[in-house]
Amino acid sequence: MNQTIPAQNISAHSDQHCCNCNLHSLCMAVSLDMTELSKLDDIVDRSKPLSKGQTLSAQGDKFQSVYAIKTGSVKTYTTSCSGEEQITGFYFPGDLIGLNGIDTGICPDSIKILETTTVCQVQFEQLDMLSVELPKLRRQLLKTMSKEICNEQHMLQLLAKKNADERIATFLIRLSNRFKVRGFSESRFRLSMSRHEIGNYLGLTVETVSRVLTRLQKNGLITVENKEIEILDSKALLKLSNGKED
Amino acid sequence: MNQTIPAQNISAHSDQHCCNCNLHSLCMAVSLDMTELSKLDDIVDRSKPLSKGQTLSAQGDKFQSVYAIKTGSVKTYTTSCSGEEQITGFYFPGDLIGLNGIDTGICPDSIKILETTTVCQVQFEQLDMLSVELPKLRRQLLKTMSKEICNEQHMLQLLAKKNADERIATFLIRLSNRFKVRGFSESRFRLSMSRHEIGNYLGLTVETVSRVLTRLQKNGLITVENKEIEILDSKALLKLSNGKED
DNA sequence: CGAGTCCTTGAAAGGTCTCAAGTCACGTGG
DNA sequence: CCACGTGACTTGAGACCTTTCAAGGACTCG
Repeated sequence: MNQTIPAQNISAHSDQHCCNCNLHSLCMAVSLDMTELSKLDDIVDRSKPLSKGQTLSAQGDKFQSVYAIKTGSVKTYTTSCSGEEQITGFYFPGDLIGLNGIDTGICPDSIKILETTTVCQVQFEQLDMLSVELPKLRRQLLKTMSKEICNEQHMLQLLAKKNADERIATFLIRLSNRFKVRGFSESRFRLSMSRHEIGNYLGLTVETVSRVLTRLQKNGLITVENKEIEILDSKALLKLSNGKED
Repeated sequence: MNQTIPAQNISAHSDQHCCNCNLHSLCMAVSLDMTELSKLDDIVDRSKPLSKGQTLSAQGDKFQSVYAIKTGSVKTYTTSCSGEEQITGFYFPGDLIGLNGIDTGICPDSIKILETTTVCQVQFEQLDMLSVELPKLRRQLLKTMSKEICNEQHMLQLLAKKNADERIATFLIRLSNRFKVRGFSESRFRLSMSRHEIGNYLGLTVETVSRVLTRLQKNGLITVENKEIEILDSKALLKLSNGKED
């Protein structure tokens, strides 16, 4: 179950296409016209539903494909030589992941399914070739990587400067924004990751995550009911996420 | 002095070219042949020496160029809305920086000169166009960004999991490796950044940085003499950098 | 040579972790 | 369908590491 999924086992027979995918405004297909979309469509391999705990690709694997999340959510994480796991990101529908394997040709991190998830798989070599033909696609690839770098720089700031309350507040706000863009509720959502995973991602222990969530609830900023989060006072949460007063 | 340098003030008249630059095995020119090198050379603008404290480009500027460090060193940093500075990286000869502005078209961070430095400036649009023609250049751009993502993921792990001693040890090891690749001494080098900047980058206070360096010296792992560092026991330092025993 | 910044060192404070225990939710099997 | 077991989550108390505050010393640059 923790084995990487063989590529040939991933694909599902389906009549889904990029042109009728409601995510094309989020994923790499942004702003492509019908002709272009169909060329992209030709190299996309859509997965059957993958279930929680499955590993989409593992650290150390040969880099071959990138993945666009279609439904569900995944986490990426690196395992250090001492065996410690570090979650490097959570990804949702429309997100494109796996591009960080380009440099070495080896996947630098593992991708694990957090809940029932479907993905679109694209062989990187094919994508690269197509990008020569489609400037908008080429630009979109660069943009995706550029955005990933910026996201990680925000995380550096979070980890280097923020205390536990600010980290959790930032985490919730960012999730809220990402759900909003995807057309989900920005004020009420379900956490597909565990408290342990949140803590790992934010450089905190499970206990601290739990305490902070309880505290934020007591202060009336949010409601927590197991994995369901409701944001009651997004202004206060945002203010908290930005750190100490100035 | 803290003003961004106007583009027209950066260039120097020189007979330097990519083809006779001793960094071509490190920078974006990797593995280009003479014809290709000359095409790249046509769009490169070489700077006169820039001095410590100058800002090469500032957060919020329109994104137009990327820079390859030729000599010297720089830091990149973001300033949060509360005015706090977070250093996101230190860069040395052969490093290519600025690609993270692609996503939004706005520079997400500032670049500041740490010591007398010369850079090669390239308009991104020109680079992008040339990359269509030169697959190796296109691949190199993607590799550079991919590597940047991986580097930042290592930093996430450092900030989320490591204690002060491990952070400093990791920092010194990484510097050592980077200097080695560049043909400088891996065991003896000068820190072009201040203790304050090291601390900012590593999520520590100046005092802690100072204390750890003193401690590492007492334990015989390194010698510290102001900004000069000598690594005496790289094995022990590496072991320390990898964290708790397993 | 002097002013200012950078660096070092010490002592106390504070925040998060660790350890421990108990509660709760969920999936499995009877 | 319910009982049970396991893992996830919560809560508390003490320990530890880093920060904060403070002050002295060293280096650098005009």
